Amino acid sequence: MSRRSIESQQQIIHAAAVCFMQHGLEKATVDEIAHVLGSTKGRVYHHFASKNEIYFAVYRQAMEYCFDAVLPLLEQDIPAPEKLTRMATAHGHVMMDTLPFQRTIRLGVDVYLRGSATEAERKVLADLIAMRNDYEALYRAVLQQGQDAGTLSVPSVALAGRVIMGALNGLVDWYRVRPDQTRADRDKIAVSLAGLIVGGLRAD
Amino acid sequence: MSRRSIESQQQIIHAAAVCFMQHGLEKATVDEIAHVLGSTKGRVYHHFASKNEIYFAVYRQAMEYCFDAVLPLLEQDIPAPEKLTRMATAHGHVMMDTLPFQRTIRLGVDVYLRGSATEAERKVLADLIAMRNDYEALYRAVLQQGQDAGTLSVPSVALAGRVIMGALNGLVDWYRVRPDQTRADRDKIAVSLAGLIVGGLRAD
DNA sequence: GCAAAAACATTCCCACGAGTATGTTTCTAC
DNA sequence: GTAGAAACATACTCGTGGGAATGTTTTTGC
Repeated sequence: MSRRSIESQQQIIHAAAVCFMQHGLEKATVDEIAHVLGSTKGRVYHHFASKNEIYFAVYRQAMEYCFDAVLPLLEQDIPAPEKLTRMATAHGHVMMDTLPFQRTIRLGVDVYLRGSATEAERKVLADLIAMRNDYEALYRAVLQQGQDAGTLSVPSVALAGRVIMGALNGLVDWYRVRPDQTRADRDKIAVSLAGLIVGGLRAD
Repeated sequence: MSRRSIESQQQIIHAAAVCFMQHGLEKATVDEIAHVLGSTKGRVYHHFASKNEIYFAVYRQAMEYCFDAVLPLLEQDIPAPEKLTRMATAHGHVMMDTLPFQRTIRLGVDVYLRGSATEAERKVLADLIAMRNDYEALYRAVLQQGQDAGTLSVPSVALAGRVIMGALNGLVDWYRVRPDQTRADRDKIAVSLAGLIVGGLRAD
């Protein structure tokens, strides 16, 4: 695999993420993805066997963004609430920074490919969903630690994990990129969001 | 508008919601929606001008379910945290009880119809989005009341509202209907969920 | 009970987009 | 520099599904 080939693939994946975000998985056409790059279908189908494969690549990329941001934080030896807050903050940043990718994976996760796919495709999709589950398990692990240490109090680790992911991933539904927005602005959003999730809404 | 006509429409809307949930907005075909009802396309296109109109009807129905469940609670004269918890619990119930509808409106809200729609359709969609905003405003109003009364403490009412809706609506992503599940089981989920959102994860 | 209108079923059209086949250019290895 | 392969562009096929046109049955108003 040459270097130029990899770079071309990355460009296609990125363009696809933007198209998927704007029009959805179905309405986004392969022709348009190519058009964004100033190319034609020939280029896309030279690197990917099908439109589904492109979606899979976007999905994988989105998950890797998440892992890369959160995994380093797990090594820190700090109380669970604080660690969870940092993880949530980091996740929030990833949501905003890689918006097209994160929006894409919400557009069809399990809805997409419901039986109309080949066995090979279903296997790849299963791997990706497993990857997503592994990621969410990182949060559940910290939740369990906090529960054991008495620093967290949740009725169910599984449910608490759902709340965290739901509130964080909901970001892609309402967050809009503003040209005049600085990193500090986004950090404020991420920190506030994480604080609300972990700390709740009640006044102390 | 005869009574039979309305009933037929309702059946179509309900069947469409199920199909949309299972296959997504695009992959769900009008033929299949009709087939679920043991009919053909003729019936569907007799009541609806286009596939988009069906989607709009499902959307509106979903929002009405939400309003019907939450509006009565607003009249209660109780502290904001308690009121918010009850609203969240009620919303959680609606999510589970009308799952196909709620899943559908998450599948394409703003993504759907991005420019490929007629002006009339865009207007209807704008109304529906406004309806959704009105609903979320109910929560923001209570948040503001709590903030003013000092019973709630949030960095931003808008952001807190996003957290609530995100965590609650996330329900449709992971909740699965189990045949052996009772109303008590669902109530436990709704109550726990609301408690986590309002109260946070920290141990007191 | 009888027009006429509503409530469907049947049949057809056609635009659109995924995927293919093939041609053309650019790069790379030797 | 020259095969040969990689990286595209161009042109085409073809299944699919939305929607229209038309036919048929059932209901309703009088």
